[in-house]
Formats: sequence, C-alpha cells, structure tokens
Amino acid sequence: MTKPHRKPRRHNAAPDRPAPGEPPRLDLGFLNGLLGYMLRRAQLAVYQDFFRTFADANVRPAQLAVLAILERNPGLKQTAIATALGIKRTNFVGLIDGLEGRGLLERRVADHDRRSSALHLTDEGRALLRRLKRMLDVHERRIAAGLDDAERRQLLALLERIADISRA
Amino acid sequence: MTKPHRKPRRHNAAPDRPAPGEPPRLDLGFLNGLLGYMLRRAQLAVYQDFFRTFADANVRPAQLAVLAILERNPGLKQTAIATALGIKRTNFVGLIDGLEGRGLLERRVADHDRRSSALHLTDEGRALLRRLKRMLDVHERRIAAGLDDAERRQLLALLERIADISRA
DNA sequence: TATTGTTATACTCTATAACTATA
DNA sequence: TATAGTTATAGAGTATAACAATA
Repeated sequence: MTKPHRKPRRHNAAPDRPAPGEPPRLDLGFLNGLLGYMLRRAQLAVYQDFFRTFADANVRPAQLAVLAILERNPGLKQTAIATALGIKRTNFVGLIDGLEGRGLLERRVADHDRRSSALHLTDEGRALLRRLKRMLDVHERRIAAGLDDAERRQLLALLERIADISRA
Repeated sequence: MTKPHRKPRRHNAAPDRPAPGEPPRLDLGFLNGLLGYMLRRAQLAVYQDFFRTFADANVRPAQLAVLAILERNPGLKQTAIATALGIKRTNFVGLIDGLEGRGLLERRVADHDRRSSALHLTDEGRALLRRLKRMLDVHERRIAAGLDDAERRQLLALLERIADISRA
C-alpha cells in the first residue's frame, strides 16, 4: 500500500523527480474492474488528503483513532484499544509513548489489575481533539465532495460489507 | 495501514498471541461513519484474502499488477509502468529484479533509447499469469460474496470517484 | 500457568540523494 | 542539461521472540 509517509524532508540536492500532474493514462488490463485495485486507489487518495489535512497538527491516522476511542471510552486498557484497532500490542507501545510524551493522554495503573495501563485523555488531549474534529470535518467533506448524501451512505454500507468478509 | 505482510515464519518459541476470533466490539466513537476508516478496514480485509489466496503462488499485489499491465502492453518501459502504478522508479528496480529472477519477464534494451528497459513477459510469465487469473477470479468472488452484481458495479463506480479526488 | 506491558529485532514499503550511461 | 535505471540509505508499519511483573 502506498502510504504518503511524511512531509518531504528537505535535504540538500535534487529530488527523485517532481510528480508531473498525472500518471500517463495507459491500459491497465484486467486490473480495471477489480474491487481490490480500486479499493487500494481510493484508500491512497484518501490517505493523501488525510496527511495533507493533518500535517500541521502532526497527527497520523492511528493516533487519531486512539484519541477517538479514548474520548468515548475513558480508562480503557491499552491492549483493548490495540486489538480493537488491529494493532499488535507490541507495536502499540511506541504509539502510546508518543501521545503520552506530547501530554495528550496518560497511563494510570488499572484498578483490580496492576499489570494493565488504563488510558485517559488529558485536558490538553481533549483540547487537541476538538481541533482535530474540525479538521476531520473538512477532510471528510473534501473526499466525499463528488458524492451526494445518499451515495455517501451507500458507499459506507457497501464498504462495511466488504470489511466483514473476514468474519463470514 | 495494516498489511498482512508475510506468511508467519516459524521460529522456535511461543508467538505473541493467537488472534481470538473477533476483536472486542467496543464503541469506536466518531470513527464510525468515516469514509477513511471504513475504506481502510475494507482494504485490510481484501488484502488478507489476497495474501491467503496467492500464498501458494508467492505473488504480491504489486507483482500481479505489473504482470497485468505487461500482458496488455508488451515492451512498455520500466518507468512507465512504475508511474502508472504510483511506485517510485527507485523502488521499482527490486520488484522487477524479483520477477526477472523468477524468469517471469525480461528486460530488453529499448529501440531508439538505450537507457530504457523495455519489459516483456516470458512464456513462463504468461503461463503463470493464466494460473493467477484463475486464482484472482476466486479471490474476487470471495470478497464480493455479499454483493449482487449491481451493488458490485456501484461500489466500483463510487470508489473510482473517491480515487479521483486527487486530480480535482 | 497465563496475561500485560515491554524491549529487541527483522522484513516490507515508501521516501530522498546521488551515481552511471545515455540522450 | 535532462532522463532511465540504479544503488545506498532512512523512516514508518507490521511481524515474532522473549522477559519482568502480576494474575
């Protein structure tokens, strides 16, 4: 998956190449009409817009997802969030370290189980989240710009059915 | 993006944890109803099925895409394919090395420009492609299992409109 | 014994910089 | 000067293994 990773870091010499407006339109053979291929292209376009939108706030999709879940479920255990998001708990550690280091959330020893960390948003985290929700609104409107409300809802419903094939 | 990377390599001791059927169903807050979030989840499910389907053939999505384009456009230059797929030419080298090393395609010095490599499928590449197309058929039917024909076509159309926001 | 959080580590994907051989 | 292919390298994301503290 082509993830637009970061803002281009400024170095000292000539880059690989400037992206020339559009990729050459050539016949993609049987790729056309494949759900997997179109899904990937759509996801890529959305990620592009996401990174552009949240560059200032320096927030990545997984980070926003954590904040969103935590807003609704204060005190949730670290691993519960990780599994809900499909992230291995081992990779989740660094993600939470980052958010905690920025003062957006804090780990508290959980009641009744001193192994687990219960996560809580800080005031600063809640404040940032308010700002992020406004940015998200802009982002969402931009990527759904070509769709009317009924189409947007239908796309969401169809995507949900695709996403659920794994538990069929 | 959570890409199912490889077949689990067998090591010598206990793994991180067995994935227990389903992630706990908890309230995801404002993530629900977001195009970007549902798109990611759908893409993930499709990738899961793709890797499962093509594990035997040991073919990844980008590799299949190259073979598909090459079948329709024999002799296309390396960089033309790379840009069409949104892959940087610098990262494309290894991909083509792999396919060439497996005898599936070959690089030929292009007529009129000895800098470029014109890519051509070998007989072996064409043979594998026939097999891959049958596997792809199974894969595609599986991920679209919950949709009738009209729904599948509509999903493709909606995805295409999302994918095109970048060139708006 | 099993689970939570953690560190260490490896592989893949994507990115930039710089080289070469051609044009 | 510019372009095609290439190498080297770095940063994310995701994977497994193993350990300490706790259950």
